[in-house]
Amino acid sequence: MTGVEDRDAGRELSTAVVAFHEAVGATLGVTAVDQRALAVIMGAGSVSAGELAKEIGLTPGAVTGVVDRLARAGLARREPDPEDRRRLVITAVPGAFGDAFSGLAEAMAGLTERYTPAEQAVIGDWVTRTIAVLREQTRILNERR
Amino acid sequence: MTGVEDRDAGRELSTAVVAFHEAVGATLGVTAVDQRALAVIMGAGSVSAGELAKEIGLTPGAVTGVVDRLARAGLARREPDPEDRRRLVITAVPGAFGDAFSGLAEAMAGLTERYTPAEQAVIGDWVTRTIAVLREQTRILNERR
DNA sequence: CACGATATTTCAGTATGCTGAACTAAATTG
DNA sequence: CAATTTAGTTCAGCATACTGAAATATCGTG
Repeated sequence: MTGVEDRDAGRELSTAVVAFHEAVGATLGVTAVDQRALAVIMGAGSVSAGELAKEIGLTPGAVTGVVDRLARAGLARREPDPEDRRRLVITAVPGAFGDAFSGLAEAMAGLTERYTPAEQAVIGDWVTRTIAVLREQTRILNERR
Repeated sequence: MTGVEDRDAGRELSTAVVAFHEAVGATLGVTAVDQRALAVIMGAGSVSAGELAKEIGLTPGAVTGVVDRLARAGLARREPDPEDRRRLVITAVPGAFGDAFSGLAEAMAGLTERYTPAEQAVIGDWVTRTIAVLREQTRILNERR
């Protein structure tokens, strides 16, 4: 009776996610762009400022500010690359982002417990495929500009 | 094998949702706050400018700008309240927001088809509960300020 | 080892959106 | 029906973050 698309659940989920991100950003003093940059950094392990600029679509000058804010919030570190001292090695501070989300992580873990392993597999599959759909649709929107 | 919490799927979903919202905002010329305001408007059916100001935590002056941008994007309408001509009745334009998301809606509908009704029920339940968790965690974060 | 290329920072200029206060218009009250 | 209150808009001032260009430091190369 509670289908996935009932009552715009997807839109409500989306709105709730965005509101949560805004609250995290306000708490930590980082922008939405900063958080996306952090996601890129965590995804890649480490990146240089130039790579980050290309990835999030900003100029190198703006990336300085992004990394400043992430570093000030204790979320990322900026170190010179020992191999090429012009470059930076930007890394995420392990656990720091998780700390900001710890309340959420606990609550979500409690939620997961409610489901059988088979059900968890279904949910996990849906999440994975939804991520793929969102990325594709985001790509399409960004191309139309 | 693909559990809900594997590989920070939740965080990736979250990031993907935010990135999509940013792309929608950039396409339509509305800010993240505007989109949250629109969600409030759609949730309530219609609101006055003052109610909207209280709901999203902005001054009345800022709400004028929010409604301007939503109206310019064709997402909301601003009409005088016939009962009290000082007030505005702000409503969402039916379907307009859906149009912006039509690609996503189609893709998500296709995704839903992959699952049995029982599986869809599990996913729907998880989404509903996740929304509740996110709202609660957002509330907690916003209170700490 | 000098010269051009590359990585990042700094900085001035610009754009955007918010606040707070003054203003306009409409409702309520005595 | 004048005075007060309420709703929304306008506007000046402020904060933030971005761009583009100049400056600095380091690397690779002939």
